[in-house]
Parts: sequence; C-alpha cells; structure tokens
Amino acid sequence: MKLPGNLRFTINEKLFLKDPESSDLGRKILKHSILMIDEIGFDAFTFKKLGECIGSNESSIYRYFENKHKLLLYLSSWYWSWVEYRMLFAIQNINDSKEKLHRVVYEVTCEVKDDIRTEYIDEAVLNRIIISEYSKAFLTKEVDTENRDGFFLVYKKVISLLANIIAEVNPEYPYSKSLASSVVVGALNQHFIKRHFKSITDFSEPDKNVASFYIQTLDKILL
Amino acid sequence: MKLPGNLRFTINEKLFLKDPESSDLGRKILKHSILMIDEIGFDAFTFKKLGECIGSNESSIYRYFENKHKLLLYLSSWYWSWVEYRMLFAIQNINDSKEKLHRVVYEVTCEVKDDIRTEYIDEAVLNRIIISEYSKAFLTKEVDTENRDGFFLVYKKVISLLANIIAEVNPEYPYSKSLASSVVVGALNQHFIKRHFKSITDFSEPDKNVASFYIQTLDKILL
DNA sequence: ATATGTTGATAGTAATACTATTAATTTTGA
DNA sequence: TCAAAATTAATAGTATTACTATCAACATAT
Repeated sequence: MKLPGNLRFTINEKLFLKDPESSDLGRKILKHSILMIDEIGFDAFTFKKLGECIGSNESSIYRYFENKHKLLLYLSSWYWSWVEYRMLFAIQNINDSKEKLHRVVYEVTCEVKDDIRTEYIDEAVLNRIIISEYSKAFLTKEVDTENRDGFFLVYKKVISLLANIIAEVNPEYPYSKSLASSVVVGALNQHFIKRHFKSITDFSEPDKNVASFYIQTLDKILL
Repeated sequence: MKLPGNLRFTINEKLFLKDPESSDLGRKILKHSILMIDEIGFDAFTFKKLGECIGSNESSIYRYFENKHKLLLYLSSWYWSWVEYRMLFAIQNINDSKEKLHRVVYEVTCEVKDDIRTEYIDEAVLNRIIISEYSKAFLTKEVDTENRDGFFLVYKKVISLLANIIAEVNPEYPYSKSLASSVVVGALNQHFIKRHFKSITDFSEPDKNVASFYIQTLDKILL
C-alpha cells in the first residue's frame, strides 16, 4: 500500500500552546519525546530530561505543551489520525463489505513496520508507545472533561469507522460498536501481552499473529 | 451463588513489608486506600493523604508498603484471587463444558454488585478501581522484572483458567489463550467505555450487557 | 530602527516520594 | 507484673517533579 509522504494532520488546538509542527524546536520536541518515552517510559519522562536531550530548555518546551499529559494526548491524536488515514486508504475503491472489513481490521491490528514517512515522527516507535502508554491518556479522573473537549475524538472515530463496516457486513448484529472497540483496544493489549506475558498468548508461534486472529474471529462472529 | 464470608487469600510476600491483614492499622490502610483511590484516582492518591484520612502517619503506612505501586499490586492480587475463587466456585459440580464456560465468563465479565463480604474490603469499589487503574500496574518499564517476581501470577492464572475451559469446549480452536486474555482485559475496558465513552458502546441499552455480549460472542467463535 | 516573537538561563515554589531519628505507646511473654 | 520488644506517631530532612516568573539574547519583520 502506498501513502503520500510527509503527512500532516489537524490536531485539536487545545492540546498545545504553540503548534509544534511550526518550528524547528517544535519538531524536535515531537521527534525526541517519542524516542524518549519509548526508551524510559512515560512515567519517568520529564520535560527537563527532554530539554537536556535536545539541547534546549525545559521552559521552552512548556511554551509548546502545558504538561506531559497533553503531549501524550497530542501524540496519540496524531497516531489515531494516521490509523484512520490508513484505514480509509485501504478501502478506497473496494466494494465488497467483507473485503473492506478484512482490510480495515488489518490496518488497526497489525504491528507497524519501520516506515519513516515523516522526518520527525517514527511511526513504528509511536506504535510501541501507544501500546504501552495510551491507556494512561484516558484512565484519569479528568476523562469526562477532556472527552467533552474532544481529546479522544479521533480515537472514537477510528472505532466508529470499524463499527460501521461491521454493521455493513452484518446489519443484524447487535453489538457492532462494542465489538469494534473490543478489537481496537484488544489488539493493543495483545501486542503488549505478546511481549511481556508470553504464557497467556498464542502469538509466540510464528504462524499466528494478532491481525489474523482478529480477522478470523470477526468472520466467525459476523457470519 | 453463595460464598463463605470473611475471605482471605495468600498474597505474594514481596508485595508488602508487613502483612496488612495482621493489624488494625493494616486493615484500615486496605479499606481506606480502596475508597480513596476510587474517589480521587490512583495518580492523585498519596500515602500522606491516606495517613491524614485514617488519622495515622505517612511513615506508618510506609512500614506496610514500599510505595503506592506495590499497594496497587497488592489490591490487584487480592482482586484476581477473589475472581479466581468465584470462577472455581461457579463450576463446582458442573460437568458440561459449555455450561462451565458460560458460568466462568459471567464471573469474569459481570459488574460486581455491592457485596460486603469482608469487613475491610468493598468488592464493588475494588472492581471499579481495577477497571480504571489495573492497566497502570503492568504498563511500566519494570513489568518484566515484576513479572519474574510473580506479581501478575494470579491475573495470569485467571486467564489460564478461562483458556483451559475454552480449550475444553473446542479442542481444535487455535487461539484459546489469546481469546481468554481478550475477554478478561476486554471486559474491564468495556465497563470503562460504558461509563465514559458512550458513543462507542452498545451497553447503554438496558437489554444489553457486557457479560452476555461475551457469552454470545464466545459461543459463536467456538461453535 | 523599532517593535515583536522566540528561545535560553536562572531562580523559585509547592508537592511528591520517600528516609531517618526519636519518642510514646502497646503488646508480649518470662 | 515487669521488662523487653514491637509498633506507631511525630518531626525533620532530601531529592525530584512539575511547574511559574523574570529577564536577557537573538532573530525577524515592517
């Protein structure tokens, strides 16, 4: 599948103070925050450490993002926009609903290959971050306010897109939305388990993988 | 279903410095940490606040638990032990595999009713905490070390128990473990979504609920 | 040439996540 | 029942975090 290079997505303006895509420093913040969160984890990640790593000042980073939580939401929004984009791209000119389902599920559950499209965002590393850290973005006491502010809109759009295709494949099926959210969040978790809790996954075996598990499962549920 | 009152479970000894079930203060810590985490969230929860709330001292709490992360792991272990116990209880003297599956899935996916069995642990509140906070217990950089220390053993045991019954119902099915983990973690997530992201759930409708969704889904997958 | 915006450097605050010490109180067990 | 041991409370102290504020240096734009 071929996507245009150098993608840009519109991100909720409440997530940043100054558009990080608009300056060198901003792009450095994006690039190295992704690498650093992947390396030391979101909990240990601080703006001070990031500043040291990019040879810039803590206070300068605070001019782009209020705090690291907002930065995580920004990166997540970018990620889900990118997934949505791939999903839409994958079903262009496809008419058969079942084929559409397979393609969309593949995009949303597969492991991201090292695929440097944007100079300052490494999608494979970002995918790892989403697997390990995305839950922390919504498992907070502020989730309802932030939801009202639209911070999870793209994520919910990805799930709704999948839910609609599920409903297209089988209009009688009563749980299209719950099934869609199960798949999207479940896939992230399966990738995590595969890496860290090997005793409760079947994906250690070379011929089995997360994407085909979900595709086969959906076929059975919707038949 | 009737369970004996005043349950006690063996918890991994590395999770605490002094057994909290062995003293008044310890039991107060358990009881009020559950209530407080539910109220203000795990991120805002501190031992200092807990100390103030139970009229005790921060440093006294540190004698029971190294830090709040270990406390969360302790509470989680208790929770999963309790779930495992209910699962085993639910299939006592049942021979039909499919019936066993239904009962076990119900226990692992249902919403916990207010059911004060132990004086100092409110299972319904604990269930809410697990829904909102359990992921944070393993989404850390220390997950592999802590896994080796057995901190997630009971959780994995619950999943394996379900996986075994799945394999019993359909021995040909190739993804029993992944399916089991999907159900256990998925159910927690569905309960969260139901409360906070209503647009991507079907459980707003009164005749639909998480447990029956999973029971119906498993029946289709394994038939 | 002047105003504007961006960044860097420094300092400072309040809260967090602990550790250490000592004193007071309770428990125990000889 | 008395002394030793264990437990808890109170206080203080440290390093780090998560910021905010101020001011100077520099670039840019008009």
